[in-house]
Amino acid sequence: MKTRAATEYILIGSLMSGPTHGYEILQFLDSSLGSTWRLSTSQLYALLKRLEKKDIVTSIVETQDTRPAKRVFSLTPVGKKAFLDWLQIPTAHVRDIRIEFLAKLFFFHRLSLKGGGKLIKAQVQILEQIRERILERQESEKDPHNKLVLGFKTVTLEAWHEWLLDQAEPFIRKEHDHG
Amino acid sequence: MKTRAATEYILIGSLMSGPTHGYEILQFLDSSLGSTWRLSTSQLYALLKRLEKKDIVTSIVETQDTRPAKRVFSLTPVGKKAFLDWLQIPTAHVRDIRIEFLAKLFFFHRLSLKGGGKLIKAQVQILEQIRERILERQESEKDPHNKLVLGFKTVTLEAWHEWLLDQAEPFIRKEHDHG
DNA sequence: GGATTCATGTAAGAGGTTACATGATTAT
DNA sequence: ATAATCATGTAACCTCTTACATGAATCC
Repeated sequence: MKTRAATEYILIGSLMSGPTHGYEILQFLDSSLGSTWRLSTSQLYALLKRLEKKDIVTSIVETQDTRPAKRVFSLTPVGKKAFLDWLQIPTAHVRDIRIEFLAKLFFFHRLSLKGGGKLIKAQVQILEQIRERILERQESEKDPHNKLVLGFKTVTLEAWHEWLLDQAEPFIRKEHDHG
Repeated sequence: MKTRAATEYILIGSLMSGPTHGYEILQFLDSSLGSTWRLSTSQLYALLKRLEKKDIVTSIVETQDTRPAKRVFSLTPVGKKAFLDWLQIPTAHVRDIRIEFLAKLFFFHRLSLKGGGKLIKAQVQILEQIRERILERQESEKDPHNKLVLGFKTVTLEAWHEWLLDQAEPFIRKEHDHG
């Protein structure tokens, strides 16, 4: 399975609650994920076109009497499946936590889906594995700059590990209880 | 002053110790910054060409009897100044700490330059300012996902702040004492 | 009357990745 | 023999950014 860029999945996720048009997606993303991630209008329309070519979305044009016509996009079954598959998988690279993983948590919340706890556990495990590998290297590393880099990675991993357990976990669990 | 991409400065920095050719730069970067950052051969040669067009480097071809000919690059005064200016400035965006800021520290160390402590202090101040702004927002934020994101940013800022004081500062100070 | 909202895009370019191409020398 | 090292690049493509273009409707 080819790994599509996070951007595409976030766009697909925006269509999971039902058909919408580009302008609305833009506002939705800006108000909900705007603090971590932004999408320009030009990229949005280009991406939607690409997703349609790949049969992940379909579109129809809706004319309106008082407003400009709009192109309304819907997810195909292929698109829906791709999104739900993506959602379950933790990010392999630590750097992708900031945008991609946060986006996954957002959609679990937004769409009231189950499995968020499982995703968090899997992500915690990955971080722990990476941390172990770094600890091993840290012992033998002599070069001061490399040591500094490993120290940087370690504090980052520890902080994000803690955040997953103390903040992300309760965030997801709360949803599940109330939903 | 237009902000050039970090990649270019790292390349320029590789020429600060004296003229070299592409292949050597590649090995140097791979062995020294390889744990945070990589450069492909194709990008390297493309960048060197671009830097030459902008009068930041100059090159001459050196033929060798037993080895392939090599193109040796040197920094122009313009290039040297651009690099030293870049080196003093902390990164405005938190996300640029991972690669750009770590690279600056690397070059302070590698080139035995003074001013690393000043850079760290400036970077610490920036992180503190950003943290304050986030703390303010955190109080009024009601949306659970936005709260989670702010929490993520806070733990990251705190971890990196601590790392700057506990690890980066001593790393730079040690250099200064021994040099 | 002027700014903002609604709604869509195009064009150009920056920055980077992946794959491919070449050809001699030296180490195993 | 064959793999790795030395040394340079080209071509195609992907992702994203910046700037520009259009035009009606509604809010101030």
